[in-house]
Amino acid sequence: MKLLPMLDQATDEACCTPSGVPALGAEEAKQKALVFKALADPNRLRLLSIVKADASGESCVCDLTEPLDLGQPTVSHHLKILVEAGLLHREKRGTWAYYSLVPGALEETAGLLATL
Amino acid sequence: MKLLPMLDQATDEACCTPSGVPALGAEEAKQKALVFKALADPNRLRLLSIVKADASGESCVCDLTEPLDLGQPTVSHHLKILVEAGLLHREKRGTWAYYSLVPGALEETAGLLATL
DNA sequence: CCCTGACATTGACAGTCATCAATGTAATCG
DNA sequence: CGATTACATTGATGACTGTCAATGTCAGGG
Repeated sequence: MKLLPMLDQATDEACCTPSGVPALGAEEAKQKALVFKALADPNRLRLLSIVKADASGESCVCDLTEPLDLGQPTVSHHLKILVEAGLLHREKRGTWAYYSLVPGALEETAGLLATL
Repeated sequence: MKLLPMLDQATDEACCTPSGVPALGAEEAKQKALVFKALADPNRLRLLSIVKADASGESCVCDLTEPLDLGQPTVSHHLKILVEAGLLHREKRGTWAYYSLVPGALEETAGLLATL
């Protein structure tokens, strides 16, 4: 459902920025808010941090459940949100699911703040 | 209630990063999440955008109510959240309240993503 | 001194969210 | 094939959030 790439089109109601409103359009704001909403939870921030800090660059769910002190379904839920926000990538190998940072996603998100 | 400056202390339960967990601590994550939570709403993003885009660098509530198509109490509520997150600055002159971007706050927030 | 205008606060309500227990699915092993 | 292991999904529940109507506050004008 790649959200971050979706931000390129900047869908606005009018063709150009409506004269009086040079600022963020409603639709564009909603898309950007989805990304920040994914970051607006302490446990999801910690998930990103753990995945990023891992030497191999990827982590399976079992590695993530314990340090957060959360149930496995809850962790799976948070990971799904991060994937749908375009921040994490999921790869299933055998019985395990490996999560890794989408390259450049954090930088691109940081860039959203500059182009407000 | 300056939140962004509060991030400097990085309050963690142990004195140093606990051996097995080089990642984000629980308390630190909660503080950072507060800032992103303030950004996790489309209308708040638009408020920031409008304030930033204004030539004078500041806007009063009456200028912000109309373009968002929201009631005045709702706009006041959103502005309060942005102020408490350390992103906006409020200055009351006479009957009007002027809101302006806290200098460097957006850049500092972008930096939070890099130091995950 | 009352009245108006600008903004904040309160209370209420509907919608969303984080969490968990229970269950489902799918791959591996014996 | 049956059992186990790793993960996802569903359903339920308590907590939080965005919004508005009503009210409060406070400065300025007549």
